[in-house]
Amino acid sequence: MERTGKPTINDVARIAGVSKKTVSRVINRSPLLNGDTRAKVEQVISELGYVPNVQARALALRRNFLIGLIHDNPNAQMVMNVQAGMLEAMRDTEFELIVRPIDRGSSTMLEDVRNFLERQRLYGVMFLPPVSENEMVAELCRELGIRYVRMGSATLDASEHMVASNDCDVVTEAVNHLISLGHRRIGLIAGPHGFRSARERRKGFENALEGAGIKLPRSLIADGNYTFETGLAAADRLLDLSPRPTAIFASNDEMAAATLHAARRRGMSVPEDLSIVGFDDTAIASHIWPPLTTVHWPIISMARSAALKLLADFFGDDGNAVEEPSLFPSTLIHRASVAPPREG
Amino acid sequence: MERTGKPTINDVARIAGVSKKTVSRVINRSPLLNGDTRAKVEQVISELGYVPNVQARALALRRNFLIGLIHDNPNAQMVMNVQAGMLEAMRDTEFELIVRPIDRGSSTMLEDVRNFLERQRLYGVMFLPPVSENEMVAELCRELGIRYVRMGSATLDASEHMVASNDCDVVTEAVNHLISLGHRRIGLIAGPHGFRSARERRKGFENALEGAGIKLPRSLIADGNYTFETGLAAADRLLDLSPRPTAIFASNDEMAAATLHAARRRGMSVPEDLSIVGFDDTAIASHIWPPLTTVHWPIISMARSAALKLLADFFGDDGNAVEEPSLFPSTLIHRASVAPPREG
DNA sequence: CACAGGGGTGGTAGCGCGATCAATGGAGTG
DNA sequence: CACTCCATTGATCGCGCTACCACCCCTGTG
Repeated sequence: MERTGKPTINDVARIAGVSKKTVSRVINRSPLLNGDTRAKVEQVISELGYVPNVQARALALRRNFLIGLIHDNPNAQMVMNVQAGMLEAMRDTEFELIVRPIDRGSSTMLEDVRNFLERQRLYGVMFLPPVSENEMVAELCRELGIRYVRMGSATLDASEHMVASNDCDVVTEAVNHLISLGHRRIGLIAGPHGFRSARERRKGFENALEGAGIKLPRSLIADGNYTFETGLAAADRLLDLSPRPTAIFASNDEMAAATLHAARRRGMSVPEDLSIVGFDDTAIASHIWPPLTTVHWPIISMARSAALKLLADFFGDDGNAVEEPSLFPSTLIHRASVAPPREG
Repeated sequence: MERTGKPTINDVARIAGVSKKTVSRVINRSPLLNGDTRAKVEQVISELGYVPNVQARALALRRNFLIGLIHDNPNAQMVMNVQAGMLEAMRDTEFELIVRPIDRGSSTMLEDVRNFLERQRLYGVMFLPPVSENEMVAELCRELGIRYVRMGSATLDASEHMVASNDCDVVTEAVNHLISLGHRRIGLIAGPHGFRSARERRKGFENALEGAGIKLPRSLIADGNYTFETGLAAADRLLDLSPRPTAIFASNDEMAAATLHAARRRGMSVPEDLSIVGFDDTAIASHIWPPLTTVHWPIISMARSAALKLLADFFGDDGNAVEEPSLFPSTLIHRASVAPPREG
């Protein structure tokens, strides 16, 4: 009897004249099943418009089909790219994505993550930087016995739990490019303290200057928070310097865009008066004028790969257990925001 | 006995020496419960670290705590803003957000949505434009008996299912502003056919010109797809015209940013050689230089309100059954991309 | 012809929780 | 002091599905 709503497996079994276990076998594509029986059950299923109840299934299987994304990243484009990459990997599977932003800096952050993970009993979770760099969350996942993958700018965990890029080296390459053009006074807009990516990018910057024998005054390093607003303040501080830097490396595109904004607001030309290099290669880098020379961070591929790692032991049986890569090289993209300094 | 993992309600009941129904009462804050019993059970719960199983709960309640977001919007910033607004409304509730992008234009789009809704049995779904403008999806939700709210640029449904803005009028206001500054050759970069928002914005544009007695040559209308790339192509087409338009209204900020990009690429100054007006007031509008005069579309408020509508009959008991507004006025934001035309 | 073997199927017991309804015990009343 | 009443509590069933194990029947073999 159809009580309130959807037909259940019992309805299908009764109408098809088989046991519900047989229906279950049809749903789960059990190999040992008579073809006729299968056809008959499938017939009834489609007539009734029967759809299995995912909650009941999850309860019985003691496992659900939800992948979580935990992030506290201020960059919208970045988060969307990650979602896009993950969803690409999850396409045509029965997995769904559940998104959970958390409040960085909140004292209850770790508690919040714990509550979320304990309540939802997800199949797996993925962590975006910067929260992914927090060793506590990895610890938490291990304690709770939940699959996880972290994204980051340096390897922090075993390869099956980590998808990383090599920010340090590629920043060195970018800054070397500036140096080779003749720049000597190069400013840095650093990312927030405590972010691994910020430290890596800063280290890459310092390595380049050191390699060229350039002594870096502290004043040429300004702190930002990976947001446009903090980037603007940092850029203004650097551009107030006298003499001014002839080039600025911003630790992400948001802050690079802010640097461009600050420069143009005070009537400077880019790249004639100031060369700018960003990091991430998000949409804004190519949308603004002049388009930014920046480091392409393969975030979508990384996210796709991370999601596939999460799903690996689910689809492992199918034989497509290809080892997903863990290290994704970033590459320098030359666009129009860099030129030799005016007085070289 | 703790078999594989988490303690269950039975463990709590056994250890606390009460029935599991009593534990259930504690969890669900039933009022008729002896204080001592409650304290004892809560004690055991915290000692065991017991967390109720959401799947089992969902099965027994025949209802879960998941809100879906279905979208096919190409603008990342927009989608993130919507997620932010929804999550704000869902903060400190037990509801979680599950995100489902769909492939616009795919022939199986409606089937995909149906499968998703039937399988997940969500508490409610929210639709973003443009898919929200598709009457079929609303029909589908009604057929499946699932709560839904649509976001859009014009009222298309009963107010409890709709959160809308008034794009038409505010665009008229924006274009009137251009006209009052002396602009006569004003170009339009329209949104894609079939998008309600695109039609509304275009109508607002045409109303303003008509009101001023300006005859609009077809050539001054270029088609875009709400993406940067199509905006760039459209802007190039308009700027190739002779005589050129002195101002361009782009139907969203992405395309407005592309217009600025196109203008600057050919050495034009903005706003001296070309005034630009956008729509949405997403981050890029204030990040580029010059910052865009644009229409602020209160997307975050709309999304928050939409989510609250979805949750209304869940929290309705608490007395805070405030009627959520359905219409959100957009407002014109004056920034630096608009000036009088050169030869006035 | 009796029996072993195996593909195909059903019965039934959970998974963890909520809900109905009856039962219990103590306080209040005549 | 017996009885009623109300505040608490528990036994049991059901939510929809999967899993373990037993069972059936048909074929093949000694």
